[in-house]
Amino acid sequence: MAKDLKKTPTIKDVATHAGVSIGTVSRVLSKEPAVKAHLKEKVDAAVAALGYRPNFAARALRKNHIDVVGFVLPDITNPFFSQLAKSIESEASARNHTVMLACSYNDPAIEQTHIRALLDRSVRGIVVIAASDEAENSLEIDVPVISLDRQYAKYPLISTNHIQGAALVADHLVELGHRRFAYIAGPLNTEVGRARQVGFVQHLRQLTDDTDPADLIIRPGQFDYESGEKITLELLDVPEKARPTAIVAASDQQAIGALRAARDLGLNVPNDLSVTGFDDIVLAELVAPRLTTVRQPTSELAKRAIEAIFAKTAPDENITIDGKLIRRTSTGPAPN
Amino acid sequence: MAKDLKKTPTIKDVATHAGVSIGTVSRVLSKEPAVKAHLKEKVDAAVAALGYRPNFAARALRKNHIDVVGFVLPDITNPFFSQLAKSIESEASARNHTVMLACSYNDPAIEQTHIRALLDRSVRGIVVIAASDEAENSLEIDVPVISLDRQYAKYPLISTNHIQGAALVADHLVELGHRRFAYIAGPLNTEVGRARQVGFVQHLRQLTDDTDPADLIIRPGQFDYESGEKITLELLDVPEKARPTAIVAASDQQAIGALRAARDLGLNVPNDLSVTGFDDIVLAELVAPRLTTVRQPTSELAKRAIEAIFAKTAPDENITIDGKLIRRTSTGPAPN
DNA sequence: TTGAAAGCGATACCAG
DNA sequence: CTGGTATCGCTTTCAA
Repeated sequence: MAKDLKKTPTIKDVATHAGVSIGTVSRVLSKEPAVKAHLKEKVDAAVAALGYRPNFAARALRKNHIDVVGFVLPDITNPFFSQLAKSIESEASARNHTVMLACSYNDPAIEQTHIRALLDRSVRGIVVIAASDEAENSLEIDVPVISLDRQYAKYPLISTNHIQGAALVADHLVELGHRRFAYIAGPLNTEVGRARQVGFVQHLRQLTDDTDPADLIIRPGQFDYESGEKITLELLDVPEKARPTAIVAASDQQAIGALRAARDLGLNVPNDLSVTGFDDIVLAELVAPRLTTVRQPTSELAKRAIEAIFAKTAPDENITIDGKLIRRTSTGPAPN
Repeated sequence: MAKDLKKTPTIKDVATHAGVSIGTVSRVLSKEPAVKAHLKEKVDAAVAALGYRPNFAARALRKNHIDVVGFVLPDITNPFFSQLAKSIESEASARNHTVMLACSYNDPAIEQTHIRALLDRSVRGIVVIAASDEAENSLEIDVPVISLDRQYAKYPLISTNHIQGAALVADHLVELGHRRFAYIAGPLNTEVGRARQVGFVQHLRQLTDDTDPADLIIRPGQFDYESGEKITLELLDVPEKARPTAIVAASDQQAIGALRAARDLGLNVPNDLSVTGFDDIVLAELVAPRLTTVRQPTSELAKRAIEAIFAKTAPDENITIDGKLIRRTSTGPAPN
């Protein structure tokens, strides 16, 4: 019987309080210009007085989408991905959207489940860092989907220009006089892994002709720390004359592993050996020596991804953004 | 006019297809046992045939909540927090919930905005790592809110037992024969900073009595890497006789900074100096020497948080989980 | 420009 | 145990 049950106020309460119809309230809430100023004021006052907050579920039911963007990624603890997540969250927030996070753990089945779940929740769009490069059948849906960093199905990809970025490393090292290189690759069943390798190797070949040839050993690996450490240990287990003077890793994590291995072997970086990474994760600045690497433009990447979600039409082709060489102290002139 | 506009099927379509009422469909969907088997079968068949997927917005409108848990944290790129996020996501996923992520960047105003936004979206519950320890007025709501790691307003806190964890470090170091210590504290306006300091200092006092006294210098700092490096440089800038033989840092990041500083001064860790951290972030295992530290039980912490969200009643008191000493190579016997 | 009213798709109560 | 139906809170025609 008491009327002050403290129920959260609805649009109807606001209308009553303001003495207008709920249609009018809805209009001022959605900022339609065609509302007389004096009515708008009354509504605004009522909203403030009642502490009204719109019910998103009801709105979603009518409009068929909520102000949420889904973000599916392999692993949030990967420092590069978490940086991307941070930027995605910022961009979405700036547009008054929240982000729903889902981790696929690199399992396409889990990834699929999450995407379905997101779709069921009528998200505004989904950005996904694919679990694998394997082609998958696209969903037949009208919700925008954007691939970030790693391509998902046939959806447009936004990524760093790995080829160009890797070439920067070759420039830098050749300039420092290095001629004996080892390249620790990423997994070659990923486009990222392939592109970085190709970018480095091709450009190195261009820079060093027959009169000034370069030695190059290539070792396939994973993107993680262990891989970098293990491969480096093998690489350096040869007579000094045959040892590479520069180790180029396909990821910062590998490079950091390489740094460890070098230290364990008593080698001084950068005097005896130069090491480079790729990504510019936060740790790159914290290890000793600080890691020379290629910075991925994470915030730009995220920005483009969110823009694509909100654009009326999907980008008609993949978007690629240049990386930037960050010179730190893990690289120096070649020994001798 | 065409009837096959491929509209997504609704519960009504399923009912028609199965020749039952929508009430019945709703019942089998929500797994109510009181449905005759043959009807259930028909419904299941219809669901499969039409590829029906329930509309979450409509459900949310009726039930007043969606299967989402909100997670508000200062910064997803902090390695400890991202670890927590991963576990939170797993636990939520296991309960068929998605997580909405929001970063506060340590700004209470932004934090407040995000929490409001989450509430507006009728989430099932919210777990928050508070932006600051300052007391805030609780929201008057019936959605469960749980504090994780750092207390938010008056909501029950789930955290590591910092006192116990810090005491472990004292045990370890005293056992190794150290008697001259320096403690690099975290910010003392945070409970975490205070608890770790108290835990270490008190236990150290207990272990070392007047017949075998311990020297202890305490320096307040931030939890970050720079702080650790800077303070260590000052700490070690004294005659060798007066130098501490062990530096105990309130966080791994500080400890890693300390490691850098020690190396820059030409000191060998652990021969000349032992260093310890707290958290056990991934990097702790990667630096040289590997860092002895206290591991926070992240997955257990996350598990308890999600359990608390789903529990009928909020925990009546804070939950505290013990940390674990991880012995690595940054600590060794005291010199001499 | 504004008000009235028709749903959006599900849940849950009430009869039968 | 099942079917009908009111209802959740909002957006969006349709008239006035």
